[in-house]
Amino acid sequence: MIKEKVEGGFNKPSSFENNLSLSQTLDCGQAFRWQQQDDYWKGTVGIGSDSKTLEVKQDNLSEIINSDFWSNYFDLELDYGEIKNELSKISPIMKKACEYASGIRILNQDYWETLCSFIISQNNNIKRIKGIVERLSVNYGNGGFPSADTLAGLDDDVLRKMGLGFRSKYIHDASEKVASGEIQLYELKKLNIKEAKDELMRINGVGPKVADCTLLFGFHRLECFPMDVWIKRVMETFFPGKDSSFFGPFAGVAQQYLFHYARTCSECSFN
DNA sequence: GACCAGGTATTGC
DNA sequence: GCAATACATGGT
Repeated sequence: MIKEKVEGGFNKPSSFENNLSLSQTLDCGQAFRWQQQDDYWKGTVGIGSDSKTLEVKQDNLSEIINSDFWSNYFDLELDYGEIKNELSKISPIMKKACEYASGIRILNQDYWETLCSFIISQNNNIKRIKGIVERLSVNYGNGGFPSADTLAGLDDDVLRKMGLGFRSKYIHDASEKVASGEIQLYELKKLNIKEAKDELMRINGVGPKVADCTLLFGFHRLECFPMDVWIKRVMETFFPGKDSSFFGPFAGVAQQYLFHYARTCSECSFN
């Protein structure tokens, strides 16, 4: 039902392509190192020299389909058509958001890069987040996003030069805890949501929202429902009195559709 | 120049 | 527990 990719290829290639819009997926605020150049999307993902770079355009996705790494990154095994069918039953607004954001998929991103990206995201805008992540990567990333070891060795004034501002002490604390092994990100996979969230929130500068974003976009915990300013407005307006459990096991996917809808749809009442 | 941006820590009740 | 406030920086 949910599995779309089957042994030896895809059973429903056309439906899969309907459920992957590069521009929606790569520019909806879940990843920060992708850029559009003409009709291409170009990005580098992962840490240091282990990072990978891809150039791809919407009308030729073969590089993604034929690569195990990129198939996994773009989450091709999940049937988003089926998820949208289920979410659309929840309410007319949810159905509208599913249609409007129909090409968004939740990426499988590196834990550390995702954690840092969303620490940086607090009280910040997406354009500036991208700039900071890019500067950190270009200057200290050895190809990809800088490792925890690397960032833990940088002085506060060096981080501030990258534009981090008051978040520099948060990145420093995260780096120290991860580099020292005090927090083992890989081990969080084994924990339930509450335990994993509490563990992440031991980092100075990581609260409920950043923890949820890290779990959703880095650990692929699709039931996580990050409450940011946009989603608060959506909830107050369209789902008063409800919480994330209202959206079921794919609440995180619903959240991302609603986020994109609220933020960019000119018809809706938020902009 | 005030206000905002995918929040969080701190402070004061 | 909950409301108010500071926090760096750059864009509008």
